[in-house]
Amino acid sequence: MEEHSALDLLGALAQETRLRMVRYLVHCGEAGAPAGEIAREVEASSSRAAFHLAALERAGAVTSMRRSRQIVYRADLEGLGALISFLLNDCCDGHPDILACCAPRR
Amino acid sequence: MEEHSALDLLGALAQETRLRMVRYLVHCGEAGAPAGEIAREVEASSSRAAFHLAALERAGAVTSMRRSRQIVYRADLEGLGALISFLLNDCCDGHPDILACCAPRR
DNA sequence: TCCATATCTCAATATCTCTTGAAATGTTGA
DNA sequence: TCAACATTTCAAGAGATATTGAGATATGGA
Repeated sequence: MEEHSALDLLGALAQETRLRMVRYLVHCGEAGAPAGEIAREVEASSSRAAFHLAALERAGAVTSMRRSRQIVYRADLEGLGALISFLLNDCCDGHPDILACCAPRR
Repeated sequence: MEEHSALDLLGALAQETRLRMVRYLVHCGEAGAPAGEIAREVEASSSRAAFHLAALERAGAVTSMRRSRQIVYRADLEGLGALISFLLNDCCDGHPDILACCAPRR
């Protein structure tokens, strides 16, 4: 992952509403969730939700796909994984102290 | 790590000059580097460097310590590790596809 | 004490980002 | 074809963030 992509993705996640959206979508898994449900989950108006979902999609944190009347969003695990790998390996140089934190929790 | 700390750290890293500073400091290791050297490395004026270094320190990405006339900065591996762990475990729920990316490169 | 060095702080400005509400778009079922 | 629904787009305003250059602060050596 290139630096500018990592910067876009970091910027996308560095916002409360958007971070919550991503967490929710990761939790929803393969099924994803339609925009309206996401908006309700994070307590945002439809236009605010659309604004933030568009930012997440542009940055590569989520993907979208129309399903009849709704637009279903899913977490982009490839993109998110690439960012974490960038932070871990490129940015932090695979430092052992930091790698240690990646062990499955507890 | 709490959500608001993660947001602060993500925001701190989501900026080209600051991301480069962190990468350089990780590379410098225990020895760290004085502000002037960091400024030269990222091609920033002293006031611009001070502004960004202060932001990184506030967010917990670097630490600082005066050494005679200079102020030496170091990457805060604990803070950076906590962020990566947050992304991996809290935010992405330790998803196997994402955990896979944490194996030492290649 | 005085000077040079290293860094930080401040104010002004420019730019980006977020929120809001209204209006537009696209989809489905009657 | 029309009405209801789901979502996006747009413009305006408020607020946050980044850059610049000048000046302030702190340290060490002559």
